[in-house]
Amino acid sequence: MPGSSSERGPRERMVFSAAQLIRRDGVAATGMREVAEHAGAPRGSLQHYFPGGKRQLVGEAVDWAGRYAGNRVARFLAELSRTGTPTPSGLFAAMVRQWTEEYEAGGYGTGCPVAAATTECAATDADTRRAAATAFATWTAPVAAALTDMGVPATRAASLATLMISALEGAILIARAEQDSRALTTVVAELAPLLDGAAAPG
Amino acid sequence: MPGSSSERGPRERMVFSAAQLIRRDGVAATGMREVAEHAGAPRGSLQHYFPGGKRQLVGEAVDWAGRYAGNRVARFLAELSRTGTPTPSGLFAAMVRQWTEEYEAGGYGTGCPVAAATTECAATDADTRRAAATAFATWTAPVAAALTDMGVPATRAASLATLMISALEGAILIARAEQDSRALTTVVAELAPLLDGAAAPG
DNA sequence: GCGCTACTATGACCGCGGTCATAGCGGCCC
DNA sequence: GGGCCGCTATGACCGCGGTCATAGTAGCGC
Repeated sequence: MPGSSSERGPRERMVFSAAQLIRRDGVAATGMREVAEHAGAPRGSLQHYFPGGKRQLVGEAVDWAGRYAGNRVARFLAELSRTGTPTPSGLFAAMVRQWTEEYEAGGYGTGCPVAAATTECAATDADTRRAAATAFATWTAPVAAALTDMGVPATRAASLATLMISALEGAILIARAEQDSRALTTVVAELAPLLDGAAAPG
Repeated sequence: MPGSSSERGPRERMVFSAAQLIRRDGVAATGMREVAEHAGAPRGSLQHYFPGGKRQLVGEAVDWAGRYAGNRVARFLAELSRTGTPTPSGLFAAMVRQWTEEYEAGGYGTGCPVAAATTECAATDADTRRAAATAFATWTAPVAAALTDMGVPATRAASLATLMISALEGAILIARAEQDSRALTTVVAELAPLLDGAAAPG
């Protein structure tokens, strides 16, 4: 977890806390007061920093999550480059491993905040829905870019990036329900040859 | 949509309505009174049929969704068998098509109720979480069985079934966020060769 | 020191929603 | 026809939670 608490201003901490709580309990079950308390921020700051109310806070939490996921991809790539030549399956394995490690260490209490925002708000709140869409986009883009760098044709790179994130999101769901990381390890194992096959020219 | 309203008893209708509303708005945002009204059932019947309260109703809605998804698989297989020899990619395409058709016809307002229950309840409600896990199981099992029937080795069949459902769930998420069925058609296109490759012996 | 701006502090309001309590009603059996 | 049971009807309770109003404080420039 990044900047996991004190440093940074209270505003940013509240956005971060909102994302954390949404990850665990969903949007509706996450209260504003709860966010402030979790962030160690004064309750009065809520209406000051987020005059748009809960919608705004949730929106920024979703944005934050999207940027965070995108940045992680860059870190994974850097890490993979240090130890050898990055492969599509290696990248995907790194993305998934983040979840398996978290789950096996700390339990299956948390999911993806973007997924939560989508399932709960897509039908009723257009702004939040849009925020989720752009979050997925800012997550998918670096993945697709990385794939092209590895030799995947540009047209397929975007498709494979979507497939990777779809499979990851779905496996997260199943893993949480089953409280078992089986689904996560399964998708990475089954998808590996397909991903690496696309990288080899021809 | 099955038995889409009047026939069947009020109890079953309420379970069905609960699943519908959860699909659209999530668990927390779905009210008991709303369920009764949507089902055209008297409010007083709620505490009579579901003395366990909302937890019980949600649990049964999740169970129902799992059974429904499992039964759909059987129907898809029957349909595919009528027009030719079923293939793994054909089955997956049929599963996904159900969603693309619904989305393109009626908008992107609804998702998977099991997904909603998982994201919102997994951390706090063990019973609902278990219900979601068994729902995924009763959905995955017929898919895996179908794959083995098509010549996929038993060990891989279960894995591929999990991959299919993961990819589908994730693509549903992205499609709802983007209000575009692109993600759904993408995963079916990209996964097709992998799935059919597993069916060919060797 | 005055005043302005950024931030904090609280309490109140008000609707929503799950749950409980209590009572009415319609059959069906004996 | 009396009683029991499956079902319905309603109203009340009560906590939660988002939002608003209103006021207080701290720093800083002039």
